[in-house]
Amino acid sequence: MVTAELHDIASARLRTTGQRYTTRRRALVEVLDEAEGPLTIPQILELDRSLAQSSAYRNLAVLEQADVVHRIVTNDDFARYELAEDLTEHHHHLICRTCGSVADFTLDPSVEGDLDRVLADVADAQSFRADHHRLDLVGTCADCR
Amino acid sequence: MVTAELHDIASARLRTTGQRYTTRRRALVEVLDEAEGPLTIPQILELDRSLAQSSAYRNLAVLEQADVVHRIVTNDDFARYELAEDLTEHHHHLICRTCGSVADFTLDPSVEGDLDRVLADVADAQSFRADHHRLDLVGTCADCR
DNA sequence: GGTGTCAGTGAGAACAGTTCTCGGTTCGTC
DNA sequence: GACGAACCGAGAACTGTTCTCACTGACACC
Repeated sequence: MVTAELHDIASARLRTTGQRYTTRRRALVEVLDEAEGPLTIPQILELDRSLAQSSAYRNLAVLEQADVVHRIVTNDDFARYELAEDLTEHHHHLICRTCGSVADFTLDPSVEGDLDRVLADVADAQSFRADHHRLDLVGTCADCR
Repeated sequence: MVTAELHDIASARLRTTGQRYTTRRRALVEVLDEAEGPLTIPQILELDRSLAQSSAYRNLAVLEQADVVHRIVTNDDFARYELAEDLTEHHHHLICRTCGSVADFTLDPSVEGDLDRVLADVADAQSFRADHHRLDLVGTCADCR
């Protein structure tokens, strides 16, 4: 997705919840768009020194509510943020138990399709309304081995 | 698994890390064994009124280090604890975005096998040493629909 | 059975990531 | 330009979790 289109979509989603797409919010979306994987608040503040911590938290919460960004919690101390899946592509995470880093990976569409079908059955059986699935691989990253 | 065997294994694992299987720790394992799914600290304290909060946190950390219990973090405020997978059976979670509850479900072994193979390939390709996978279904539980 | 040792315990203090508050600023509209 | 609403940054407040510390209890040795 080109960046301009990304901003258009973000702007539109915020407007539907009665909020503006301000400079700060745009900056957050850009930082997340350029990142390799989900970022922690300290990482985000590092990448955009002009951003106040409280604003980062507040605006990420607003962006999450508008389904522009997605929040991930791991066993690490910090929560991590990434762009919503429909703004990037469906992907999963390699989570390092040693350093807490999170990297993205994707699966073959046919595997994803099979998985979706199986999970839909499970949800039906339990009267659970499934929104999305989440598949993580937990272990040790190349840097920590 | 019968409860006696469970306690034997828990006891053995703690001993290998130089720690005892005390009354408190035994009580925690029993509470988790009897639960339907992962429990939060408040839920655990509710189920065992004689347990101090600090002891619950400390002992769950000890039990986690000995691979007897497993800690799960969701977007909910509280962390959740469950018995280690090899003491129960490999399973996944239905996570409710509304109330934060977590329920268990299992997949057909053949599906699990396929998934494991695909994930092993992914890990290899990224020089990631995979420990285990985690598959959650996020949505709305029957109670919250 | 006494005793020393040391892991375990509970109450509460401390910590830290996150959220809230508040006075000031910016933006869109008239 | 005037107004109101949304937004902003700095710092206080909140809250789940971890740490501290004085005390207890279980085991080993005599």
